[in-house]
Amino acid sequence: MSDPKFQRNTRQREVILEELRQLTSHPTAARLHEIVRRRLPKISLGTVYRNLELMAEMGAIQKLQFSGAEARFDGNPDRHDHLRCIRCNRVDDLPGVSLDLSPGDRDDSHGYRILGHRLELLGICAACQNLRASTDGKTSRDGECD
Amino acid sequence: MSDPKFQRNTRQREVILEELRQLTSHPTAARLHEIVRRRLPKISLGTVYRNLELMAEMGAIQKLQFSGAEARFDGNPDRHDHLRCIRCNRVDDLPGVSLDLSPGDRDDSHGYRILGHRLELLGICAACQNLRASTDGKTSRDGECD
DNA sequence: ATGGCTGCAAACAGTTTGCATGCCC
DNA sequence: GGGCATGCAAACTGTTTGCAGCCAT
Repeated sequence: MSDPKFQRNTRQREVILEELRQLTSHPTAARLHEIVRRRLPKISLGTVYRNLELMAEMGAIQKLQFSGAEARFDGNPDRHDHLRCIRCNRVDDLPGVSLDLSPGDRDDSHGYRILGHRLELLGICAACQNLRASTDGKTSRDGECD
Repeated sequence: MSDPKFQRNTRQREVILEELRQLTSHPTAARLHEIVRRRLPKISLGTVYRNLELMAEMGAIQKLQFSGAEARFDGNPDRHDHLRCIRCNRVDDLPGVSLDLSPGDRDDSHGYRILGHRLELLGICAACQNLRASTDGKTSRDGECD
């Protein structure tokens, strides 16, 4: 459980975590790769994946895998839920713990032992609401808005 | 909006829907393909995907795309949330509407217009609890339990 | 008979992995 | 110096798509 998943500190890992931590945009692995590349031009996508995976396992960051789309990574390791824009796929933190279902409570109905939950609110972000007001286009998928 | 997505009734579509409807197990496309094949040995996976997609768009079924894993399909078109076993990946319906956040309520905090939500409870299903009690193995990933 | 739907296979996207080399300890 | 971590590219998985023929209307 607490076995150190990685025993060597590499520059790559350092930069990945650093960049992710100061982003609020919950980037995909590919996007984060782009960003990190500005500082480490030779870093490979594979390395980004490997490190994100490890850091997520260690609880240093969170891997968010919702509905269908690519995985997104969250530099904030604390449990919290998310808002997702169904138009541009932007993901934001949902402030305030929205749901505290008493764990180990509901299990009787289906015999499950409940350990946690995953909640995402779906909606349209401010930017896309404005955008739509003017253009009314159903375009702008994955413009990322930020 | 209400344009009929498909204007021809094919045996394939009929069987796919029929089989899905009488399953409680929220199968993946591949698994449903296997099942349908018992009645239509020549049906292709592509056709299964195409029809599931269309039926989901029409609201006849639901496409569940949670965390990372393959998409799963639910013959029950009514909105409801789900339980997922983190050990075997089994998915069950969550009885009772568990969450009714007043839509259009929270939007102020981040400017989102909330349109819906997606909630899944994560835990360990009855079968896996028993399994673990005896073997204690961390094995049995995707045994599907049903 | 017509064109939507199918089967097939190839293409795709995201992610993972094997291997030789590099670099942290 | 030893071995974990990297870069690169190829492999893999789930899903989508192009196309020629088929079959419900």
